[in-house]
Amino acid sequence: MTETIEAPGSVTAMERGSGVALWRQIADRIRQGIAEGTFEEGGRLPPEIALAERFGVNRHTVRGAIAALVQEGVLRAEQGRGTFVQHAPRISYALGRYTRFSANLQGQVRETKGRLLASAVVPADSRTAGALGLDAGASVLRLDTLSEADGHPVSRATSWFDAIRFSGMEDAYAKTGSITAAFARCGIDDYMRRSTVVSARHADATVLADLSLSAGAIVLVTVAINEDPEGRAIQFSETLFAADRVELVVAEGL
Amino acid sequence: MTETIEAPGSVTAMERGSGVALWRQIADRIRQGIAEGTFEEGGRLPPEIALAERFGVNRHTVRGAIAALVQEGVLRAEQGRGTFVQHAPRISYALGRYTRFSANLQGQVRETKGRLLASAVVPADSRTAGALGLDAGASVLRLDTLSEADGHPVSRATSWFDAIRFSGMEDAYAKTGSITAAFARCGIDDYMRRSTVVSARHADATVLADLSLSAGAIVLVTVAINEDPEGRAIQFSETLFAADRVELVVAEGL
DNA sequence: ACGAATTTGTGCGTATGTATT
DNA sequence: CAATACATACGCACAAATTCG
Repeated sequence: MTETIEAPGSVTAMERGSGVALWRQIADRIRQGIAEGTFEEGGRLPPEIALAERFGVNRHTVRGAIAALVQEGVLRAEQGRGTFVQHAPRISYALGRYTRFSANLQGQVRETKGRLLASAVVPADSRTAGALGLDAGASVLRLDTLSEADGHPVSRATSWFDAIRFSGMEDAYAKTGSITAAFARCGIDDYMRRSTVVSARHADATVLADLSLSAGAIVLVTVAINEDPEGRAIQFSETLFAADRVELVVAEGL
Repeated sequence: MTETIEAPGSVTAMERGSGVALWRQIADRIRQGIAEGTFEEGGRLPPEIALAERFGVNRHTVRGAIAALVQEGVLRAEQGRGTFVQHAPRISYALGRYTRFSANLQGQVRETKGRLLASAVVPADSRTAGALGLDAGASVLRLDTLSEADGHPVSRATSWFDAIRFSGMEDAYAKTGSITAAFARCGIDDYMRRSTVVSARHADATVLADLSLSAGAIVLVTVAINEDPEGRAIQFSETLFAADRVELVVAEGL
């Protein structure tokens, strides 16, 4: 039963004809290697020939992967010197009873910004109505928002609110760039997280563009309900985080 | 500022020459459509020609996507009748202070099973040593395990334990298929979750094989520390969940 | 029972993208 | 940069199974 375990830097064959180009698979593995510490943050990547041998592909293919990662800002190539891993640590986003975007990133980034992408009053679908405790088909205000940290997009959220109770939300958010501040203008001075469900999937074309990601990128998805101090649901939201830039920390206490 | 919002079934152009094959992008969107309710669970998918038109591709390309999803068990195609969405709800896995695999899936699946893939005693790397409160290079027992629900693989975990304190763990786990039971045999009757960090990435070739996933599949990753009632770290683990089959629920209470 | 319409399954020729040498 | 091999995507045509009037 006790077998050998693969060495950390082991050679795993790339899959051809899998629908994902080899250069992209290799780009993913290099990105992953940086996240896991196989390739040192801020350090130099092994030379292209060594990487080609390790991944079992041609040097041209490795160059394609590196070019894509340079484009993304993950790597920086210097002629004659080598290819270097850009320093860009993952942001930790805490999930708990008290979850607020700006407060969450305090100390990790210099400044945060929220931007309103779109808003509309629409009839609630069954999922939204159920979450907010409204009748199916009731009018809800939908806000599409983008959150940035130090100028880099971090997450894209779609939130739904009772259109009657929170009629001024879209303007309040557009002015302040903060859900917490917008709630305050609607008379909600405090709120808590009732539930959070986490999943992951590939980003679709719209999200890729909004979050400045390249095709095939992954988003962490949180579906959450916020409630006021009286326990009434006030916000239902689906937030998409760029999985390359964010990790979610489950906060037990609070 | 208040703009129009895309209709739910809107046509978003697929990206050609992005390193990800069109059929795979479309497979992802169909899978996502099922998750979001655009395509009814248990219902019939629109005919291939309609899907081809909606996604702006050839019918062959749609067929490639459908073939991949049939292979995964997401769809079922019948000549002359149509293509149907297989009923396979996502498993909810709760993350909280009291997190145990079998108890977690109670009521959602009929039976759970744990299998030991490999074990080895290795020197601790800095991350593992830090998590377990050991000196760097101390001997740790590493277990690679696979957890199944109703015969389908759900997660693949790598766990590290103090090799001295938990010398019998590998046999205990191999016999019982349960970390909780294996701990009990080592004199640990109770334990709690100290911390959990969630991220997501593409599965590598080894994990694809272990979890019976197809290339390009996503895994939800939890990195966690368990501690005994005295607050000493006893287990450091990295668990990879098949993102298509599992969602993580953040449990506030408990 | 029959044929028309619908839907999935299959074949082939061509153009382009990807990867190696 | 060129030559080569394979994967991907398209367009057209037709076969096979099912449904329905």
